[in-house]
Amino acid sequence: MNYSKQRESVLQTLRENVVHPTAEYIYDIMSKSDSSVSLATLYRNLNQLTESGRIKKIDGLENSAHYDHNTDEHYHFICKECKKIFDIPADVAADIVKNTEEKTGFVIQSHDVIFHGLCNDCKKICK
Amino acid sequence: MNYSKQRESVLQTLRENVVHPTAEYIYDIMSKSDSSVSLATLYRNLNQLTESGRIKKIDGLENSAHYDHNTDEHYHFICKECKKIFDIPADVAADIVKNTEEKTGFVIQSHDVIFHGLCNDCKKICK
DNA sequence: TATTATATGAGAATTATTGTCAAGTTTTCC
DNA sequence: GGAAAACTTGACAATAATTCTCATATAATA
Repeated sequence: MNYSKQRESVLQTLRENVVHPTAEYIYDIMSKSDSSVSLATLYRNLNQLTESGRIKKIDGLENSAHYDHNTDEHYHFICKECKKIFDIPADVAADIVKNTEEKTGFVIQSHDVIFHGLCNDCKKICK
Repeated sequence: MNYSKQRESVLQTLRENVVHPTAEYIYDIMSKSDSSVSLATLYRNLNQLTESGRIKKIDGLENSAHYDHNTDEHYHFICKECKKIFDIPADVAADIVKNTEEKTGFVIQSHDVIFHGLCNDCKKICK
């Protein structure tokens, strides 16, 4: 993987945005500083960065994928009401990998956990 | 929700196929007995059955959604090699909901866990 | 610097899924 | 049992997210 201005810009945009943005969102931000960036390039870079482990892709939310610059093991919570995505520390399921490997014999390379529900702000409003 | 022949047929196809099929797969099966079923009808029924809780939609795998007639709480493992999807009992992460609710204060309505790795057959071959 | 490998922009192409609408089924209830 | 209301269907157009293509540009290598 060679150096590229666009790829650095993708990484920087991800780091600067605490939210877990979609490709579309990153594209909008990047377009402001360089109006000629191509959506294809953005997707290419997101895929390369994901494959090389420098960022994480979050699937299973709505239609489009979200991306996360935090590559430490952690999970995600999406609020049904405000649609915000929150990080959840991995220790809520301490032995999940060990237990599953013991029970099944499978080799686990990665796992993702996604919670759906109401965040603290929305649970007050939505009872 | 009224009775409908097609919807029953979707449910039956899901029950008879131990795998966790995609809409496309279900469509192929259904087309064999009734060549006039419409893909739109199939998607409509899959959505209604999912919303009413009679089946489960599995997101976060490849491009397309998979569907599961097993609505008991359980997780999924997808083998990177053979792409088969296996059920994982929910007790591998016994207190995950309680722990997460306590730690965050959020209200958790549902959660999904997806493991990626190698199943027993493939781990021998792929070392 | 010349050569090779990699990255880019533009836009077409693909894939999964949803929307539209007129016609067909089910349910309701008199 | 039959008319009216509510729901479902098939056909196919439309959409949305993502990937592909390809000629050009940029970076790494020697």
